[in-house]
Formats: sequence, C-alpha cells, structure tokens
Amino acid sequence: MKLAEGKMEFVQSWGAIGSAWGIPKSMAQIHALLLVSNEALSTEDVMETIKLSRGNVNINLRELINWNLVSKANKLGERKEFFKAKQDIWEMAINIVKERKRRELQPIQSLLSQLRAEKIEGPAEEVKHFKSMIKDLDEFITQMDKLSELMVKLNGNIFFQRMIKTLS
Amino acid sequence: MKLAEGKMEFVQSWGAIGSAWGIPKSMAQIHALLLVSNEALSTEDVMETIKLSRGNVNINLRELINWNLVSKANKLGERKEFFKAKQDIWEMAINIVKERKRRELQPIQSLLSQLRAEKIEGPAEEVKHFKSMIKDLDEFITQMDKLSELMVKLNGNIFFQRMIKTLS
DNA sequence: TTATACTTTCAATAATTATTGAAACTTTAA
DNA sequence: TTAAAGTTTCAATAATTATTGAAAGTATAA
Repeated sequence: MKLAEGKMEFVQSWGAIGSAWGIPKSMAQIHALLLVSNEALSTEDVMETIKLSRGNVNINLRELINWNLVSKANKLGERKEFFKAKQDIWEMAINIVKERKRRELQPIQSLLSQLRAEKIEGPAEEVKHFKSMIKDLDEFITQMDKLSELMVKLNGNIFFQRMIKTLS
Repeated sequence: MKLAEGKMEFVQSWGAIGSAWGIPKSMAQIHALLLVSNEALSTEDVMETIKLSRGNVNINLRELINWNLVSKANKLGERKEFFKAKQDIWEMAINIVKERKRRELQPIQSLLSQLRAEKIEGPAEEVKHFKSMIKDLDEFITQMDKLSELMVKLNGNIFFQRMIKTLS
C-alpha cells in the first residue's frame, strides 16, 4: 500500500469514528490529516486533500485550535498560515477529556446541584426516592470529575501508564 | 416546587444532556423518567408523560434494555408490560461505559491494527512518521481499553471509590 | 377460533446539524 | 495608498438523524 493511500484511509476512517464520538466529520478528518502529516499544512493543502470548502476548513481549524489539538505554524518566507497537530497522543487525549468534561459533565452538575437545593413537595415516600436518586447521581458525577482531574494530573506519568498496562 | 415539576425538569434536562452525549433526546428522557419513578411504568404512561409517539417509546425502550439500563417488569393481574430503570448508579455508569467502548473504541482498534499490519511504501522519513503515529495511537487506545475494563472490574468496590474521592 | 389488548415495524416527515461558497473583511508588499 | 493575497463570516443548502403514526403482527382470554 502506498503511503498516500494509507494516509487517506486513516483520514476517512478517523472521520467516521469522529461521528461516533459526536465530533463533526470534517473536524475529525482535518485533525487526522494533520496528525499523519510530517509538516504543517496550509488551509489550501487541507481543502485540496480532503475536498472541503474553505469555510469549513477555516471553522474547524479554529475549533481544533480551541481544543488545543492543533497549533498555527509559520513557514519562513511564506505569508500563509500553516497548521500542525500536536503530536503527543497522551496530551491529545487529555485535551479531549477536558473538552468532553466541559461539555458533558458540567451541565449535569449544575442541574443536579440546582435540584438538590430545591425543597420538593409531595408524598413523603416518592420525594425520598427522587431526592436519593438525585443525590446518588450527584455523588457519582463528582467522582467521575475527580477521576478525570486525576488523569490530567498524571499526564505523562510513566509509572501510572505502566500500572494500567499491568492491571486488568 | 412540586414533585411532579421536579421530575419533569429532570426529564427535560436529562434529554438535553443526552444530546451532548450523543444519545437521542427521547431515549435520555425516557431513561430519566424511569429513573425518577418509584414504580414501573407502561408504554402508555411514558407516552403521556413526555408526549412521545408509541413507536418512539417502543424503539427507545428496547434500546435501553439492550444497554441494560432498563428491565421489563410484570404487574400482578396486568397484561401490559411495564418498565423499570436499574437503580444502581454505578452499575448504570458501567453499562454506559461498556456501550461507549463498543461504539467508540472498537472501531478505532480495528482500523489501527489493520494499518499496523500493512506494508507502507513511500519516502522512508514519512513512512516512519506515519507508522509511529499509528503505533502511538494504538498503544494509547489499548491503555484506555484496559482502564475501562479495570473500572468494570472494580464495580462497586467501595475502597476504589474512596480512593478517587480522596485523590485529585 | 376469534375478538381484543397490546407490541412492533418502517416509510414518510420533521428536526437538527454540518457544509458550502460568495461576499466582506484584514493584512501585507510594493 | 492600493492591489493582491489571505482569512473570516454567515445565510442558504445539503446531509444526517430522530420521530411519528398508521398498518401489520402477536399473544391471550373467553
């Protein structure tokens, strides 16, 4: 298999996988292309390689930069902007976890703490069930939150990585 | 706040949150309703409470059963089927993790192992970069896979839960 | 066996989300 | 300055995904 084919296969599949992760297909494809590219690419390089419109590429590159998965790079003597994916996989994962946490965990937390603060009126038995459900969820989410922070803190800690590798 | 209002607020918000998690709104709403309900509900109970079509409720209940988040229950002397959410939050989380693993991790793993097996032709330097990217990703995904298995195994292990609570 | 209560299916439709592309804006070199 | 190169924006459109509802299917009691 030619290198170019391999790259394209990776780009296409990463796009499909992205969809399953709730990440727009183009965003995932662009990220994949930058990941497998040795050097920084321009907007036009990306547009041509994966046949996307300028607007799409521009918007998704910005989003990738927001997620801290991609950074701008300048090439000597070139006026254009170039883009490069951060290469450290562990760091990449941390950033995705952070982003998911923000999008997925935070809204739950604020809902639950709001409901916990309410005084609920109704049949004692049912109120008890409702309250305890909310409480359990809240505690669980708090634990997940801490687990993800732990992961961030242990970023690159080779000992921890070995531990996971060994266990299970 | 009345109990019924509290429940409905929870159901609505859980639906919105579900969307952010890539779970169909109706599915999340139905799950939420069953979570806060003291007793098992029939298809019609669900339809009426959250104003959804019969087909929708039927399909999503089946999906929730597949995920092992809901189970069927029979009521004495009733011909109808009733549905009840599994109440243990930790177990619920495990099942969601399993499902996500299946949907999100497995496709990546098969893509990566396929690409690792390929002989790639091209400029040595670039091939090296491509291969090492694929390898790093594969190793990382394997670690995540093990971490999730670990989580499943430690299901309900109060010691582990305390550890997380303390750390971070 | 048949009428009834209940469940499932799926083509049509609605709702949501992603993408395009052309116009407006910004920066730079001459 | 201003022309050219480059970037950003966003309303319109396309693509995808969820939902409906009516018709077909199944199980049960009499």
